[in-house]
Order: sequence, then C-alpha cells, then structure tokens
Amino acid sequence: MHKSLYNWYNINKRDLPWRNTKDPFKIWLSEIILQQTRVEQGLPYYIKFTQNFNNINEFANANLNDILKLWQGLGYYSRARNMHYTAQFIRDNLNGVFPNSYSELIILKGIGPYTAAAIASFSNNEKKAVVDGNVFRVLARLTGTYTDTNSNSGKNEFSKIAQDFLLENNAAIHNQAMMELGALICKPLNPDCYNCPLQNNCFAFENNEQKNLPIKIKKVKNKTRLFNYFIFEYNNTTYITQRGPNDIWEGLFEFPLLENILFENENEVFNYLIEKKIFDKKAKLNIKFITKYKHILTHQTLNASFWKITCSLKPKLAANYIEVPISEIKKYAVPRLLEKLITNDKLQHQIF
DNA sequence: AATACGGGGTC
DNA sequence: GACCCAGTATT
Repeated sequence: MHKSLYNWYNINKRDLPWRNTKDPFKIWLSEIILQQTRVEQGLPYYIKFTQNFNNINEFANANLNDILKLWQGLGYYSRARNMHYTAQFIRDNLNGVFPNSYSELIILKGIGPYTAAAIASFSNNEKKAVVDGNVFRVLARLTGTYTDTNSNSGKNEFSKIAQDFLLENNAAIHNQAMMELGALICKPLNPDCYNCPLQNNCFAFENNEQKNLPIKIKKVKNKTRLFNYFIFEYNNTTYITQRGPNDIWEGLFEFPLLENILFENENEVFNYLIEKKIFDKKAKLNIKFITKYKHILTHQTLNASFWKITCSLKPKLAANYIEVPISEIKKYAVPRLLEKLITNDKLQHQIF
C-alpha cells in the first residue's frame, strides 16, 4: 500500500519550488505561507519572499512593516508578525541557525504541530507525521474513522493514526505524498477514487462513504460590521493609522475608520465631523461619497462606505494618525478591502 | 473546549 | 451560501 502511494506521488507530484530545497528557512517560509492557504494562492508570495530574503538573518533584520507589506493580501497577518518574531529569536538566541528538529521547532512562535513536523521531516527526514486538512481527510476515509477532526480528541486520534501510518525511514516523501494525495485525488468533493493508489485499501471507497468522511462539526459564527472610511485630503496629504491588537488586521494601515454609524448622505457626514470637532463650524469641506464595498471574511462580513473629504483646514485627529502624502499610501501595508479601493482604476480620480 | 484570525476558490 | 484550504494562538 505504501509503495503504491509513493509510486503514485513520484509520477504525479506537482513541481513546487519548496520541494527542491532542504533549507529549513525556505521550508519554514513555505509552510507558514501555506497555513490555511491554497498552493495557488501562496505560490507567488513564496517566490516574492525568497527573492527578498536569502536567509533567516536577512529576514530578522528586515522591518516588520516591510514584511507586512510583502504579506499584504494573504490574510492571517499574525503569521507575518510571528515569523518576524521567530526570525529575531533565532538570530539572537540560536546563532542564526534555523533548527530542524521537531522538539526545537515546536517551541517557536507560529510553529505548531503541523509545521514542526513538516519542517523537521522535509529538511531533516525526521520521522514525524504531518497532520493537515489533507491528511485528516485521507486517513478518515482510508481507515473509516468517524471522529470529529475539529475536536481535541479527534486531533489526537488522527495524529496517532498518522504517526502509525508512517512506517519506514522516508518521512519526507511520505508526508509530501499524503498531502499531495489529499490535494489531487482524495479531494473534499468528488474524490478521484479510480485513480487512487490506495483504492483497494480504502474503507470509504469500499463502503461508498466518501461523502460522509471526514467528520467536521462546523461552527458558523458570523457577525456583520458597518465601516465608514474617511479619506481626507489636506494639502495633498491624507491620514492613516496602524491597527492595533484584539481585532482583525493587526499591524495593517487604514484611513480613519468610524464604525457602527450609517450615514445616508454627505450632509450627515458633515454634521458628524463638526459635532465631533474634527473641524470647526466655519470649515469649508467638500465631502463626496465614493463607493461601498461588501467584504467577506471567514467570521465577519464588513459593509464599508468610503467618503472623500477635501478640506482647506487640517482635520483634528487623534495623535495616532500619521500624515502621509496621498500618493504614498501605496507604500503601506493595507487590508485587501482598502487595496481593492485604491487600485480601482475607475475610482482613481475620486480618491487621489 | 471554543473562538479568533483573511482571503480566495469551488460547487 | 456553505465548505474548505500544507493551522496556530489565545481564552
């Protein structure tokens, strides 16, 4: 059974750049990028990061804001912050040598059981089985395990099954093959069982249970938020701030944001700005509604309206806002929602 | 044990 | 709209 899996892998594997290196730094880059991220989406980021950083020390010496800018659009931004933290930890405490054993990797920030096993096996052939979404699916179907893969006990059970299934001294190939099988053959919907090297040993195929495995108890919890972004223009400058912790997009920049107020028209925005003493009563403002976007995240839906406020007086904003030339906004890491706005060709003349 | 954390692709 | 992706940290 294992032999046919490895044969299948050798013939059918995709040619992915992180498979051509044993450098734990590059493997780390790829594995963090690919957390909860499809290969096609992560690939251009991997290329970009490996072009910018040759080793862990270069990464550690970079500015976090520059790393976030490279990460822009990929989501789960804590990954980038944790990578920077870990790179500096390795530079300062591990002599700049990237560890390649599971026990040393698992203690690093941003590296959990999956990533530690991946780096240790790919770079050092350590006998640690990876358990990601693909492996959950392959093993649940193969063995007929109906445990909820989202539960703690389920994770433990599957990680034991995965480790037991890793027999020989070929962890690197084995782990890659298991994930590739899940990605190319044993897909969530419409698995390609007739081309599967494990077909003859598969519980789900035998019992036509592919649709019922793996078990994932879903938890949906979605909230809706109402955003207003104010794009001020004063003397060819605008105002942005960096988002803080305990909310989405930590570390990314954005225009002044007002949440939970619905403005029906420009006049209501004007009254609000006067009332909050952003401007005094005599101020001459040109307020224009630009557009609204619905932006969908996994756990929340954002309804964002954008207002352009051209003013002849400086708006009185909190000290955490920085003044930047309006043309330099593109140097800052911003959420995808704002990137979509400022790169919208049709809206350029209204924004800038 | 449950929840927060992005963005994009697929059906 | 539901599901899910080379998961981890926090509560």
